[in-house]
Amino acid sequence: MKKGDHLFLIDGSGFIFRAFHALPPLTRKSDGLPVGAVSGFCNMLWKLLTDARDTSVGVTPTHLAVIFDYSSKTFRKELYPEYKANRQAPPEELVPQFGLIREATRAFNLPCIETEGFEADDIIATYARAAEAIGADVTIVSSDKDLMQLVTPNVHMYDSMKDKQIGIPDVIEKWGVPPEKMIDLQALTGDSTDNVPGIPGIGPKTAAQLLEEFGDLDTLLARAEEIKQVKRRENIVANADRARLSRQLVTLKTDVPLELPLDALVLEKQDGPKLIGFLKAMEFTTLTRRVAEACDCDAGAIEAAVVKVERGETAHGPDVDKREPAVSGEAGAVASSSVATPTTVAASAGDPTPADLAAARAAAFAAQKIDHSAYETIRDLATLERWIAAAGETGLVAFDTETTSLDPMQAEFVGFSLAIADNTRAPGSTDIRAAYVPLGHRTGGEDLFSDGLKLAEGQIPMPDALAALKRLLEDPSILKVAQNLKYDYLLMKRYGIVIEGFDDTMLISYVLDAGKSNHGMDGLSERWLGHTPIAYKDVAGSGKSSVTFDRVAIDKATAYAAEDADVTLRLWMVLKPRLVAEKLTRIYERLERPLVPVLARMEERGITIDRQILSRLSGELAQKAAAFEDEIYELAGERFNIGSPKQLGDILFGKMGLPGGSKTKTGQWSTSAQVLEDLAAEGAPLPRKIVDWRQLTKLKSTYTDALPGYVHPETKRVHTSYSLAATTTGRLSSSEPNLQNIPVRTAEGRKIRTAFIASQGHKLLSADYSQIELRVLAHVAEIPQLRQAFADGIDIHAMTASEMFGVPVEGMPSEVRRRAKAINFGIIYGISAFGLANQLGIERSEAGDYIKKYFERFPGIRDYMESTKAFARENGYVETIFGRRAHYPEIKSSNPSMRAFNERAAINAPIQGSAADIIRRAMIKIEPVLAEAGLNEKVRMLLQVHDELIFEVEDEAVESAMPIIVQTMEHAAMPAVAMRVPLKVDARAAMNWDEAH
DNA sequence: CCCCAACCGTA
DNA sequence: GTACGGTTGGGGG
Repeated sequence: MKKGDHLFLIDGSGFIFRAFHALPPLTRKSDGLPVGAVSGFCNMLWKLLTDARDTSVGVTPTHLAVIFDYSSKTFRKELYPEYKANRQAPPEELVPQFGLIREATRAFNLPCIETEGFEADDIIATYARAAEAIGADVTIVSSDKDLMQLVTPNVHMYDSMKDKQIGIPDVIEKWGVPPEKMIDLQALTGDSTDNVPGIPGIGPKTAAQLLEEFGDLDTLLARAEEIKQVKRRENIVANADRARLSRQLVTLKTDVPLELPLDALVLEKQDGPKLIGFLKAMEFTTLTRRVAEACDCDAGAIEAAVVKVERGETAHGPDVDKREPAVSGEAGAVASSSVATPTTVAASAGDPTPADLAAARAAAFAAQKIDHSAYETIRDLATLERWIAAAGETGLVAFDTETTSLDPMQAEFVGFSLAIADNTRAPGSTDIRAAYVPLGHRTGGEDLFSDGLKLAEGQIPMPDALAALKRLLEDPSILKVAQNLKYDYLLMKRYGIVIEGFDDTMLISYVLDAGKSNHGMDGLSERWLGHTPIAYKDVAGSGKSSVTFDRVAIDKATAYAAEDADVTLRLWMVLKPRLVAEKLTRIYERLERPLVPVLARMEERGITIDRQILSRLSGELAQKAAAFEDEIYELAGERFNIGSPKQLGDILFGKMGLPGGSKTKTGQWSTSAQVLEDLAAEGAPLPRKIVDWRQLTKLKSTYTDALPGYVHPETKRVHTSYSLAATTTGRLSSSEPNLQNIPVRTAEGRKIRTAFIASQGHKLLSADYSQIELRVLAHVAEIPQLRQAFADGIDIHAMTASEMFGVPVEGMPSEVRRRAKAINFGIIYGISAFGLANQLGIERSEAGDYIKKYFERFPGIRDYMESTKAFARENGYVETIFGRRAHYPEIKSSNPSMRAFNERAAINAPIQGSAADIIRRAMIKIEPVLAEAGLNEKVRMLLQVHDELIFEVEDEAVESAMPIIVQTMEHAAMPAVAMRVPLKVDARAAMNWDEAH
């Protein structure tokens, strides 16, 4: 084990206890053996492992052990014979399961540790401290308060049932004292379940208060006479020895002789067949199926293992070897080999690797021509039913909708296309059939005197088609493949259909190739199929002469629409196997695909804006801008278009002869805010007014005037559109309108936020991550000072300034802190002396000195930057802490500035991208969590702004929802990644976005 | 009508 | 110094 490794220590006894009580008590195998706790234990372990494994960065466990109590005869019993004396014997049906659970642990290929004379907690403590001493991080999987004394910046706990991480702040929040004082607190309060005596009449609240006042137990006992409350004082004085004894009992030993050294705990690959053998013997069919799917094993071909039970009994599998049911869901016949998760089981020599299969698939489709002539038009229900039945047989269908608008909130459904892989041919066949189903095409109306448009002949009635489609789209066992499925999802939702069981070729491409290209269908088709699809404008026209799709002739529509489904299916065939080959299935399935319905719902909900407020603001802005215009013309001596940088440049630097600063790349004088600010500082009156005028007109045109135009005619709300696949780093983007750049920095701009309001009886609740990117940096670069500062909740910029300039945090001049803050941001952006100098308005040499100083104080940051660049050069991409990739194909460019740019972007991407992944996880988790709390009707997530989520919450639910949202966001990285730094979320609720933020 | 450059709003 | 999207002006077709 080495620095940076991550050890997971699972409190096996705690797991058993929780598994046993969480499940119906009398789960028995067919031969009567009780296995409920074994089942619960296996499920919990599997969940933890599949959630935590397989990201390629070293932040998930590198080492793992499951630790059990050996017996109750421990040193504590000798110290205090009454210890755990009131413990009841374990329930009868649990007894035979202890041994099975140890067997289960071995079947999972995990070390199973117990030591005579010591409790599991002592072993955990010993391992935790030993690992910490090496510089590794530790996550203790347990929620037992007895273990909380072990929490440090490097040691966390994780409650896998509640999916909650426990760090220093959580301990303080729960018990009122930091982890290192937990021992004293427990010594005072005692513990009834373990029969630790403590001091009578003192509970956690009083204990925390006393420790706060006196510092620690010894001081408290020494100065007990000072306590004012008579009864309390007497109790403490009389029971001082009991407290001291209790302290001995609750103090975990950190020097237990270790059977296995830390290095022996290294996390091994799963042995699929071995685990399945055990699970079959236990008759856990669901888990057997899951494991078989994950490791791509044929469970039917694996014999149930013979498992020895304590007391000489033998348990074995059922006599009849029932074959596992065929795997349903996305494992369509066409590609059953391509959809398994990439866990485990190495291919034997000679077998094609997943990469070979993916390459072969790509080659097969690139070589095949697309034939339009075979596309069908489906005009009757019986034919449509036959196609749907065929889709049911193959379990796979590509699907595309045609509508009257690019906006899924406004679009009317006009028709849909399907493509099916013909699996009656040999496996690996590239034969595809595709068809278009016109539903809402209209004709007529060219004649001015006719009475408008009529539905074209030969179309299935919309209600019949929707009913048939609903059966197809809502059946999770038939995998629907679409390009940009969020569009179709939202459209279909508006027609009462909730798509379940889907893949999105755009998102698959994004996960595979972010940064390499964009992920539109036409581009993907060119790249992977060597085929140029029919252009939309060739079907519907463009510009003034364009028509909506319902006016397109059905035969033309068939060629276009059926081709889209055809191409989509082919792209899926090519791209999906690459996910397995490149070990990105997990990213796709956990971070990408589940977000589609979440975002669709957010877009569908929209947010209310108060048009009156905007209109009033617009008037004010117009007036103020007009006043500026008069003054500007006066100063310039003529009227001109202030909004034209070209004309403005001529006035300022030509006519008025001000000293021109920089030029833009087209040779024009730059009139950027920076240049104008500099001129203003020199004393020229005009530039300042231009800056102010620009601010006002920007606010007016981009926000107060534009936003009302986005209010939906029916919902009366504004529905933005999120793109999942627009950025290289994993961030979302928002457009039409962009609600991720609503002003906040200036007082004038913030007024716009007051127009974003909650509906009647609701509040807007804004929850935002505090300093998430710096926290991610502290995590990935493992910077001790940063980690400590975040663990202690210290002002991070002040800490940086203090480290760099030797100025104490107390009474620090704001300018010093401001510089440190700029440096911190610079680091995240892949710092350059040029950029930092620009930002701070200082000489480049001075900025260079700052950077040098910074790297001296935080050498880990330089190491991180260098190793990230090296990784990017080596691989052409970088990764977030969850394993999402961002590609930088130009990183080796011979152009130095291009290369430097790519290096900075590559340094930034893991930080920005990891933060983006964390909030994605929070968004995916939040709805189920709220539903569990019974709040899903009362709390609606509306917006995401990179590190902020905005909800609309019923008034009476605000109080209960807020902590749930905060918790979920703060622990969103878990269990995939155990952050070495706590995440902090601030939340506020108010009538409008300005006050809530 | 389309595209690009400049500018500026956000994290 | 990172990542975006929208508006305007202005040039070209």
